[in-house]
Amino acid sequence: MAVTKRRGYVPQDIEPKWQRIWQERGVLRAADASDRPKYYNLVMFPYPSGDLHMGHMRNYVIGDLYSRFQRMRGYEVLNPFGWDAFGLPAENAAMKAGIHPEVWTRNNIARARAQLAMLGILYDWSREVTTCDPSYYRWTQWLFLLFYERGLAYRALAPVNWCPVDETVLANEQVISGRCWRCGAVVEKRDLEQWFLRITAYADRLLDDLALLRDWPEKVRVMQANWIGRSHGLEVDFPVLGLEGEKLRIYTTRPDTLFGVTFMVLAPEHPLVERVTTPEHREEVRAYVERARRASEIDRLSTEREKTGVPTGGFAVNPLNGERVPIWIADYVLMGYGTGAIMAVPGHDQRDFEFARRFGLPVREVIAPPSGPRGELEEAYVEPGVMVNSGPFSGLDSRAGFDAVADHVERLGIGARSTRYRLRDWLISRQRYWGCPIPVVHCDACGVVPVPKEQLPVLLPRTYRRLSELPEFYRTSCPACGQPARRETDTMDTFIDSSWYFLRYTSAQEETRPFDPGLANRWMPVDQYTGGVEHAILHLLYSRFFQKVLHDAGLVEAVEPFTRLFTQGMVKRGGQVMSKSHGNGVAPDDLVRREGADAGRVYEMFIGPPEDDAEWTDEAVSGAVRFLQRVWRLTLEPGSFPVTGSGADPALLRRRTHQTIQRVTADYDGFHFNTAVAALMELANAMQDHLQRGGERGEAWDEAVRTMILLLHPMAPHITEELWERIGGEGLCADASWPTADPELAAEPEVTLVVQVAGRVRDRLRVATGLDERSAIERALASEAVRRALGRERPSRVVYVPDRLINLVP
RNA sequence: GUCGGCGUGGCGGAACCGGUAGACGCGCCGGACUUAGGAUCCGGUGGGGCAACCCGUGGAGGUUCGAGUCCUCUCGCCGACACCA
Repeated sequence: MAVTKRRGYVPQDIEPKWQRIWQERGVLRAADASDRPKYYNLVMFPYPSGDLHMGHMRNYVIGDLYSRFQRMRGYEVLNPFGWDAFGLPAENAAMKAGIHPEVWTRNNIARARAQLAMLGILYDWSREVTTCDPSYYRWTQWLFLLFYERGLAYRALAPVNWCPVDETVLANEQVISGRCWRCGAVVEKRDLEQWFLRITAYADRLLDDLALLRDWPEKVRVMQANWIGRSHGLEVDFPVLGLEGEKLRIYTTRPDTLFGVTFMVLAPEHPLVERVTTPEHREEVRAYVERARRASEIDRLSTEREKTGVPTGGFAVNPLNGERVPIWIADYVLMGYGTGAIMAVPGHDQRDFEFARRFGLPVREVIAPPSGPRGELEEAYVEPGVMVNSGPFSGLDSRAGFDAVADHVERLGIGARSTRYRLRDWLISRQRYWGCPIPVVHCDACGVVPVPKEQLPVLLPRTYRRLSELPEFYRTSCPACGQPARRETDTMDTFIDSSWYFLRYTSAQEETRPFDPGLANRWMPVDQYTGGVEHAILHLLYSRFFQKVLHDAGLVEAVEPFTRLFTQGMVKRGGQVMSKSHGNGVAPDDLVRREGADAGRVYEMFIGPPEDDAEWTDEAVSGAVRFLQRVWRLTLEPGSFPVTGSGADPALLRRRTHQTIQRVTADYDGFHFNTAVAALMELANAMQDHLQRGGERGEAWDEAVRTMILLLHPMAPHITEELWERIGGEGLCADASWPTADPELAAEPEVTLVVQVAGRVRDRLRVATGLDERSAIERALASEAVRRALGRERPSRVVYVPDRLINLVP
């Protein structure tokens, strides 16, 4: 006989049902018109590279949890999603498997969407954005033209980073320690004519506005500040001996050390190298320049390596003291920074010091430490001090010396104060197929001509091949004069695509402009942005740049795009980051089939502080499973817990309930999801204890059950929705209001008072909250353990921290 | 090399402003129920000791009535930057 066994909590039975209902009811669809205050909750959109694993999902679970939480608290939440869909992996896959990049990309998107859905992660899909879709990249092109019109996009011949494996150029930000950020190949230098965005024009604002980002992790702000690397200094002209009227301009941040110059160094690429070199040094210099050009970035930038360089035979004159100093060339001086030439002060710059030591050049002390001049230097002294051997400036504090020397130099008309940045302009040309075409035309007669905005988009051809190999793409006519012309065949860096997607979400269906300014202002700035730290510089800096440019163009009000940033840690398994290549990813599909989506979500939140890396342990998931089963049983089968004790107290249960509301609310707010789970587990323990002490299931019990369901819902949406329905809750749990804690009900009438003698714990007493000191001492002295420790003595001193501790010091 | 961050039971991790170290969970040990249990429930679980107590947050000092928390030095791990004048 087939007996239908009661099955209890079976996640696989209920999860698809609620996913369908949420979708049908349009839960989490953001209303552009609403009485509720807006809340823009954003997770970094992914590159659709294939299967998502639970490492990726951490980001989306956090985002979903937070959306649901803010929604229950009464906000109109915008929680959109999309795909950073242009990029190299699609091309690599295409070459390997013979699939068109677009097909590969679209397949991956479909797959990832399904995986998100099976975890109960909700988005307003009506705002979905896909960067490789012409409806999106049309506006990426439009924005490029906006930058062009505003003088922020330009073409220049420059030595650029070339990745020989990916066969494309890279931005500075995409070269990590001399290697390609994507494939790890050693990057080469090539002289190419390329497109740049003038991000340096925004360097000051990008730096100064970091101060507005109080809710960003300190770490990220510091990284951005270092990357921009603003420095204040002085440019000075040094006359070159034997070249009348020729000046060698240098940049220094230490004008106070000008009297310590003992030689000059030019970058090998410096334009004056040829002319300052004397005939007898010509051969040597030429060989050195040649070698420097060929050296890989890695070798050249390595600080480990001993410094190299050669003398040019030429001399410059120190304009302040008339001294002749030799001119050298060395590759530790970079053409791309400052003026590509330095005055070398080996006494007070460690790099110059090392160079001087290597080549037997003189070292002169011009800044004395507080202990007085040291004469012979063992290393460069880089701290401030008193100026010595500095002519009229001797005796001055070196900090004041900065301005004194700078004023003097400016008065003489041989230099000027100057601010420099480490940040370079953003190289955006890519010689790849799968990207957004740069919308310009090259005409022999008219030069560079932008494609008129009404002709956008410049469509990517269907044929998968480099655009420069597709005449049907690049053969065109000039929009200005109509003569035959050639289309630009470079595509844009994909970081451009992701620099404005958060704006597109605010009006994703807009067909006449990139976004509706009114709606952008309704939703922007993003209130909460969540993603990985790996984007601390690249994406987050570029997006800030775009936001500022669009602000200046009058398209959006906010000057910063992301108010609060949270960077979550990576998920590891077996000590390694979860990834396809390591083969250690936990597939959501398997997890959902075995333990259910809710258990997976709860475990992922319980695993540790979200900002830290976490180690995924398969066995530990069972803790989350058991917890959910217990919540199910407490709610629907409370009678199944055996009564094994007595003394249940409804007031205690209420207290725990309200304390849990306080804790979970604060924890969700502060992104402490691991302790929020712990708090809910404690409430479950308290509820179970209540039942097992024979507690009645009255008002206090019902409140505990309802509260548990509501507080748990953002983390475990399916089971809570099902339980909500079964206990007769009104509407959807997802639509319910967040519970409010009553501080009076949450207050503890009694506390444990720790009793110490001489700082060592001797006893613990249960006392009424707010007990006065006199009574506390009395109670403490009455303790047997205290008397043992204290002996017959009276305490000479008492430290009393009400409701916490009393310390009796003999 | 420089700058940040982190070192807490067998494991993941709690601990507000300096005030009960180890919440919560995994694992483990013992027990109950059971035809069975990888279900469920009960109890235990930092180390030493019969106990009173003692020791214990990488290590060594210091400040304090009191230190995981503050200070100095030191070791180890992780991250960022890496000749930017």
